[in-house]
Amino acid sequence: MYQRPRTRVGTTNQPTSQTPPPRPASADLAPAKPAAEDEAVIEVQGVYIISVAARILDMHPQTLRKYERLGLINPGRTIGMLRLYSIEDIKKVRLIRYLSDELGLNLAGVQFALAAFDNLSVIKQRMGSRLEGFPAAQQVVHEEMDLLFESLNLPVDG
Amino acid sequence: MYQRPRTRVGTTNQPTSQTPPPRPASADLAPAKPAAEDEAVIEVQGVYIISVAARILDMHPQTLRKYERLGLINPGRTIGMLRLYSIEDIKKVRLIRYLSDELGLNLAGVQFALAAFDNLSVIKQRMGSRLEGFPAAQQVVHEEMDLLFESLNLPVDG
DNA sequence: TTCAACTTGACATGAATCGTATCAGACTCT
DNA sequence: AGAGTCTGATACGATTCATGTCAAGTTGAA
Repeated sequence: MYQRPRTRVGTTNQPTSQTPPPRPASADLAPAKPAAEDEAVIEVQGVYIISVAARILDMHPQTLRKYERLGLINPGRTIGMLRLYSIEDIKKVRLIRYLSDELGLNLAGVQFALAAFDNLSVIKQRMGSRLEGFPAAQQVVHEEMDLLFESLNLPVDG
Repeated sequence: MYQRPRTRVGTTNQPTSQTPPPRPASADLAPAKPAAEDEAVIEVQGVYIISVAARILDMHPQTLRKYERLGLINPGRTIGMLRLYSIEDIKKVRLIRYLSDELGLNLAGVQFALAAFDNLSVIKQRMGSRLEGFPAAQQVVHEEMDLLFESLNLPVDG
């Protein structure tokens, strides 16, 4: 299990037809708190403990802990300090893996890229706010910033 | 010579007082074509062959060749195919070294970052052009984009 | 013309990185 | 009770990167 050989070059990284697809049947990958069904649904849809998240991502749990130690992800915690991975966390790990595996960045580079994305998003938002009186200008900024994000070749998922 | 140990952590990277300052006396580091003084000056101000560029940067010539092979820099050539490093090339190598040494990016990360800088510059320019009718909007974009560049913590030199 | 300095390409080395793996001892949850 | 998770440490094998060396050929200044 958890075999993700470091084939940095030439592998198109198509999921081998042997390994299960990204989201297998829910029978295998149950959310962390299936017991809360009776009570009021409190927005816990899609939250996984580390072993489940690791299986979803086909990565080693230690790798996920290392990412957290480096500040790349920040999963929530149960009262007992168990890590809880939301869908957003899962997506972020997929982005990290893309930057690392496909583009060949090391973790320092991933850190830099993630920070850059964040800054970019913030700036885009702020420009939008500050240009509220100028719909045409807003449109220009929106278009160009989207172009920029596209140019970064992010994976479909985001 | 060319000793730049990979001390990724904690070294403030100040030039050792033994090594010559970035631009020593021209007696030691002569430009590649000092003979052209009599003829019409053809904008060859500050162009160095690889050995001189390497000494200015205190880096190994092989490292500069490797950077070029990876597409990180693109120095000019003499008719005889000798590499000619302009001041811009020198600056770019310093940026590469900053990203690598100080931030810890690997060369794939450096490539990604340089491409991102380029895209960012292009987008900024295009937004400026497309907003020519809106000086106020231009100002907003200018300010925010400058903020973004600052947030990337680039070295003083650029 | 001589000859140092450059070119290319290949290969080697040492330190660092990264995913994975294991261990011990304590805690959490069903 | 027991499976699973927590932290922290340690270790491994493959890879990366700057550096260095070699051989054979070319360039350019004296």
